[in-house]
Amino acid sequence: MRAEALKGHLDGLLLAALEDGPRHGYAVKEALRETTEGRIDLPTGTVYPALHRLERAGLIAGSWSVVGGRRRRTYELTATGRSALSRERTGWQEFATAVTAALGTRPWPATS
Amino acid sequence: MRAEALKGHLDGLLLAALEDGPRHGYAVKEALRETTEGRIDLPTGTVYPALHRLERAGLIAGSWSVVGGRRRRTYELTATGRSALSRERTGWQEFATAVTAALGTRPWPATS
DNA sequence: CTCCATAGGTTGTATTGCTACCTATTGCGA
DNA sequence: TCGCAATAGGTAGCAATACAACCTATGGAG
Repeated sequence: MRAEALKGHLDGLLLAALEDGPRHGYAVKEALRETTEGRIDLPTGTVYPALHRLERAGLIAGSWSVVGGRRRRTYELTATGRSALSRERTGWQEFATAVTAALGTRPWPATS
Repeated sequence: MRAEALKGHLDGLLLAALEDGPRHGYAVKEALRETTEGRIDLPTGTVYPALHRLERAGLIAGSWSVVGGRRRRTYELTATGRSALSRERTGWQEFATAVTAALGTRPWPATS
């Protein structure tokens, strides 16, 4: 899949991956890979900066912990993040509807 | 709609708008606006450079004509463009499926 | 001891759509 | 006659952002 197609939709995906409960960055990446059957396999250079951005924006809250000698940064959705996720979902559906209509992927009673 | 969400999908939309037959740039813009009920209303600064890019890539072919004293550049899908459109459609469906799965929204919202 | 998987991170780059602007014609209203 | 809107094409420069490439570190497998 063309990776750059994600532009503008990444934040929603990350937020959604955190909806089930707190996760650290690597786990977010793995969760996305699994729920999409490998179709969305984000490079770490995409995940971590994006999580930082979301944290700066107040949509997620991070905290350090140490598990087995390894430091982990666990992220959690904030209330703001939760409503942002909701907005992302609505936005996605609108967007998907519009693009699907424009691409003509759904049978329209015209032409051909 | 967040405009930048289009990133990576614009080309397919433009190609699709040209599928029914040759159109000039402005008409492509209008066609997209109509098929998406105003949801995708591209600024001309997006349309024209994108059409040039598609032409350079050999996906569309442009030709000048003069209609009512106004010069028009009419674009037409090439064979390459047609198969690119087909690939864009497949790609879009894969992408949409993946994002929908990751967002945890149901595949095609039955407007429920 | 080395390598891999896990885990977190940074830097720099490339793509690309958008804002803001420009040119030009036709036609309309003041 | 002048100014303006709509149509039509265009450019320059900006901003956002995902990615490639790279770095650090630990624990366990070989």
